[in-house]
Amino acid sequence: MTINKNTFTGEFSYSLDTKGRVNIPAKFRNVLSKGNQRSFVITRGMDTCIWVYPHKVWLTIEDELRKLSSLSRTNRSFIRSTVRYASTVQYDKQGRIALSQNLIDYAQLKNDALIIGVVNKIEIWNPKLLKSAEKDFHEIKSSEFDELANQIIL
Amino acid sequence: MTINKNTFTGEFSYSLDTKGRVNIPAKFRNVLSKGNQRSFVITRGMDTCIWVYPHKVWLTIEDELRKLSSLSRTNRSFIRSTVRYASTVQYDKQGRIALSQNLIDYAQLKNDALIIGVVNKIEIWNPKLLKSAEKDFHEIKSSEFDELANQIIL
DNA sequence: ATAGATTGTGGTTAATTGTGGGTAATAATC
DNA sequence: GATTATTACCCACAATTAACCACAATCTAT
Repeated sequence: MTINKNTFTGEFSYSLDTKGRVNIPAKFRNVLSKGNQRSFVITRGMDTCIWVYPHKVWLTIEDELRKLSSLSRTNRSFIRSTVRYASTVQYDKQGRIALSQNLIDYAQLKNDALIIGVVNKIEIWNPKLLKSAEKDFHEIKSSEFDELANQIIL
Repeated sequence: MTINKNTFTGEFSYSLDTKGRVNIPAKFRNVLSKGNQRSFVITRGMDTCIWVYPHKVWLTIEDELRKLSSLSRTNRSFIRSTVRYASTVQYDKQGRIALSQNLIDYAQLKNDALIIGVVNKIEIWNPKLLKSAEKDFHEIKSSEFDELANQIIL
C-alpha cells in the first residue's frame, strides 16, 4: 500500500509477453489512473526507457511546454520531441498495458521488463540496459552524487 | 523506554522467518507509523543494511527529490538510485514487516536480524556484518573525528 | 509470586497478483 | 467484399502476498 498517493517508488520485474504487454505494478495502478478510468500517459523517456505519467502530471508538463517560446529553435525541437511520442493508454482487467512496437524498439525491450518508480512517474527498462547505464554513469559522476546525497539523504 | 519520542535508540535482535518477515521493536512501532496506519518507509541503507524511516521523515526526502529537474542526467540517475529500492510497508497484527528478497539479499540477512535505532531512523543488520563494520569504524582516522568535532559537540 | 497483558514466532487460510492464451471486434489489404 | 492482420476483451490458473489464528515466552503490576 502506498501512503503518499502521488509518489512512485520501488522496483518490480515483469515479463513482456508475445503481444507486447507488460504488467503495471498493482501498487501503481490506482495512483496512475486516479479519476481517469484505468488510463494514463506513456512516452519516450530521456534515457533508454519508457516513461509513464499519471494524466494529471502530464497536464502540468503540457502547461510548462506552453510557456516555452516557439521563437527558440531549441524550444521548438524540445517540445516536438517530448510530445511526439506521447499517447494515452489504458490497462486491461489484469492490469497490463500494450506497448507499441515503436516504444519497445526505443527502449530495446526483450522478454523482461523492469519497472521502477521515480517519484512523479514510472520508468520501464530493459533490466540489462539499466544495470550497465547506471553503473557507468555512477562511476563517472560519483562526486556529484555525493554532493546531492549530502543535501538530501537524511 | 525511548527518551525522546521522535528519536530511535537501542538495539534489538530478532529472527527472520522463512517468509522474510522481521519483527519491529514494539517500542518503535507507534513512533514509526504515527498517523499513518501502521506503515512506514523501508529502503536500502548506505551501508550493508536496511533503513526504515518514519513516513514523515521520508516525505522530506521526497520533497527534495521533486525539486530536481529530470532534464539533468545526473538528477535522473540520483532520483532513481534513491527511490528505486524504497517502498511503503505496513506491519501486521503481530508487529512484523515483510522484507522483499531484494532487500534481504542486499543486507545479506540470514536467520537473525539486529535492529538498531539511529536517531531519525532505524537500521536492520545482519549481526555478523554489523560487528565487522563496527570494527572498521574504530579504525577511522582521528583526523576525521576532529572534523566531526567541529560540527557536533557531545 | 501470580495473574494478566504484551510481545515474538510459527503456521494456515484467503485474497490478490502475474502470466498465458482464446475469442470477438476492429481495422487493414488485396 | 472477402481475407488477413491487429487490437481489444475475457477467462483460467499458478504463484505470490496479505490476513488471520494460535501459542509460548516475556514483561508488568499488584
